Amino acid sequence: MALAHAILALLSDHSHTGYDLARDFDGSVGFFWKATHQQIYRELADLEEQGRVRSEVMLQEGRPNKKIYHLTPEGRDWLARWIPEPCEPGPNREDLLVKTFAGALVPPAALAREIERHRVIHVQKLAQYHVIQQKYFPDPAVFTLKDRYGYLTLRRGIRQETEWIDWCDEVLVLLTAVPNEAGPPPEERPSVTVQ
Amino acid sequence: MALAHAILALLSDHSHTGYDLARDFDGSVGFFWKATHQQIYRELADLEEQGRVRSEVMLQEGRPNKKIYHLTPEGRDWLARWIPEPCEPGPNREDLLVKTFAGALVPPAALAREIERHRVIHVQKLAQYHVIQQKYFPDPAVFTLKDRYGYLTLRRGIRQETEWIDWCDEVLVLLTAVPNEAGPPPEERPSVTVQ
DNA sequence: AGCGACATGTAATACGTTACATGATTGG
DNA sequence: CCAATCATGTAACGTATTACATGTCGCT
Repeated sequence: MALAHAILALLSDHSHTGYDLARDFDGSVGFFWKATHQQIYRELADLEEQGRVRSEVMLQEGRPNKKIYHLTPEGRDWLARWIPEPCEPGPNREDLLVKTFAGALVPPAALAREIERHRVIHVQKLAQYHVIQQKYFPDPAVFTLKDRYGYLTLRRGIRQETEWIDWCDEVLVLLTAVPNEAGPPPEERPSVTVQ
Repeated sequence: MALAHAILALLSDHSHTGYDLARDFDGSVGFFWKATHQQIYRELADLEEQGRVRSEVMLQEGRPNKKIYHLTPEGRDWLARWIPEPCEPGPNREDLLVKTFAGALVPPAALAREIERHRVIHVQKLAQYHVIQQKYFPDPAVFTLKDRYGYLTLRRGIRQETEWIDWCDEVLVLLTAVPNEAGPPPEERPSVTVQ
């Protein structure tokens, strides 16, 4: 039931509406948690019943009213007590690796195309994360204590995407190692390093 | 519904019992797919109904009979047709990153302890993967075409664990950067490089 | 004597995804 | 005029987790 914790973690920074939370899950912090708006609205209702969040309705004209959720002291305590509790690494589920594992069933070029497609996705994500880093964390030396934590989660996103890109390159090299089975050699790709 | 594909991918290499599959999901290929035995038995029953796998009962004395599942030609085709279809990167869900994000709520040393615990887990996983690499893929130059694919998924596991360890180190350095809040400095840790 | 590995399954519950539903505003 | 963004929700369905259930063998 760690979706609840993820929501409270975002609320611990500042108040959000359900809509905001859904957008953040999809964007900036999406590399460590994902949820649809339906899950979030349901969970927020539960959390309010349990007294861990409270909401205020903000009347708006022209557009639907907002329900702004904020953490209660009980919610904050509950989240803080959870942090030191031992937890396990999350489950890994990657379609692309299933495809790679079964790669012998298709021509290498077919798999290579799908790997290239994913490489592009990861390059784009990485660029996004670099933008966020530049904007919010330009100088690691002058962090406030509070900023450290957001920075560190972002670092994980950057490392993860970098690592994916490197892996894709390794796959593409090996797949094209037998040229007459894998189509033309891949175009030059700039190497990626964590920065 | 990619659990079905993951099962078929394992069966494409060689036949397994449900029990075997559950063990493999938990062990060697666990870094790209996880499933409990209940999920697997249910899915195998469905796949058999759909004609994608077939099973033979192997009578045993003393222990329960085995049901050995193998891929049918239809199952093989279905899996092969799925591989070139575009798919998205899997969802990320990491409790540890939620904890890091909300890290300001607890003393840095409390978070550091949990990070250290995870570091140990990832070091152990990495060691396991290195053993597998040494045992099954000692020399990348002499691969059969079929072996490449298992090797590449293993490489991803190795990279992933290495990256986790590096990230944990980065966190621990930043958390102990303000010594009077973060307890004693961490012991020396050998640096990790992908090998 | 008790635990863990082997081997398969059912049942109940929790969680996640997809589709449906509403309705004003802004920009192309 | 159509699509996207803002903003919230319900209902149905599918997937995943947890607990329960059974029974032998080999080890300590």
